[in-house]
Amino acid sequence: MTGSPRDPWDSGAVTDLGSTPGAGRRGRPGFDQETVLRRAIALFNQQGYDATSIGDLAKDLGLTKSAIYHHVDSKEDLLSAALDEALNSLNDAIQVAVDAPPQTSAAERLRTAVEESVRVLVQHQPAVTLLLRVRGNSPVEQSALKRRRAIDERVASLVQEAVAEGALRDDIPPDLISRLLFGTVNSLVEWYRPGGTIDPDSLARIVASLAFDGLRAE
Amino acid sequence: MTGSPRDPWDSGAVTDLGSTPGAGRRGRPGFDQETVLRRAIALFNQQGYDATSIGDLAKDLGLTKSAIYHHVDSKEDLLSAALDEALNSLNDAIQVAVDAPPQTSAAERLRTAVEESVRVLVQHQPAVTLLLRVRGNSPVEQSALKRRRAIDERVASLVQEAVAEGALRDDIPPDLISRLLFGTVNSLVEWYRPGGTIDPDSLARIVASLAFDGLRAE
DNA sequence: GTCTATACCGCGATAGAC
DNA sequence: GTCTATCGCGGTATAGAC
Repeated sequence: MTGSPRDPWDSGAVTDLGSTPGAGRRGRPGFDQETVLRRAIALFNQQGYDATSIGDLAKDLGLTKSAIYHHVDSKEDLLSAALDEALNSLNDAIQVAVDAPPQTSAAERLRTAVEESVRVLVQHQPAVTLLLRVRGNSPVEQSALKRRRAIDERVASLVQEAVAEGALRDDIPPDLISRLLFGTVNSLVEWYRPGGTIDPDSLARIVASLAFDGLRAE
Repeated sequence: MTGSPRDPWDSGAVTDLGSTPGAGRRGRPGFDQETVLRRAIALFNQQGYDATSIGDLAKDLGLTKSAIYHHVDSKEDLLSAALDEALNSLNDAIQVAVDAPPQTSAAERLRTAVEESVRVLVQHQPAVTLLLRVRGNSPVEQSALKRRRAIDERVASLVQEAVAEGALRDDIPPDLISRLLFGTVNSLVEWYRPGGTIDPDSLARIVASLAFDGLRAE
């Protein structure tokens, strides 16, 4: 688990965000920004952002501290990039539900929001994990929290509409439903790891089914 | 929100753990260990453990850094005490369910475990919040993680028994049920604050009902 | 019980050689 | 693109006066 240097050719990125020249290059690769970001996010999640030093990141990449600054302006920039990735993805997930055809019921939209959110949490697990742990200790973190609250409000609206529609039980305050429902979804980041036995789509359906139908045997 | 010094007479403790002489004392009170611990936990949760310095804690209490060390041996001791509080309480909660009368069904035991856990999360919210954020960065944290995993396993057993009994749906792996169920429960620490509109017992019943019955209108 | 002063260390970040 | 060396700061913790 401790700091064996990484192969520079292995970007470690789940998705290619386009900043990597990619295979077939010649000469010494060094590390591109995307690789550094991927490893930084992983370390931030393992140890916590504040407990992770630039020196830790350097060791992990097999470089010295100062070499990091050739690729990145500051430690906080790495955090900022990660939080943007998470927030943009989550926003997109909710947008899919909001953009459903007009005749779609509020309950169906909510279910879509849940399933799309699960997919995002799985696909961008490291970045979203980081987002969910942000406390607001700096302007970067505060603005991320603000964007996150905006997303929470969009979700709460979906829940309210579904309750008003009569599809969801009305013996629980809608705000509470919303918090518990997405508390369940968000808890995925605590244990889900890519390459497990359960694929993302199945997981999305299971989470939605458990939330809507409960865990009692039918 | 920023650092107005605390009244030493106000212990800030949710429960009196017995180390405070209490009201009616004469002379300069200073700060007892319990008060320092309560404020430390609050700050650790607001900013994160690593981002909180002894200086921050001193400012919050209206003291200097070095005065803290009259009450506490080290920053890590404060963390250790908080994690013990959380782990002992959670263990007790599960024990209540395990100690149910012999004729109690596994499903009933599980429901009790959920409700008792909610009560503990509410009553010891600050300490439990801290526990749920521990990453294992030091021996203290690692041993807390170990104890936490042991609790998770006891819970997973309860779920397995309930599935084996036929009371819970069997189309979802028991481990997954366990993780999602207590992911929901644990997510409470993210938003529950004492003195809100909803009392702990109602919340416990709501969480259990939502988990077992789902959020669909009946 | 709290203070001032300080030891000692590791942090983020920069300068400049290669 | 990476290195060595270093700056300045703030961290935990301690010593000793009051």
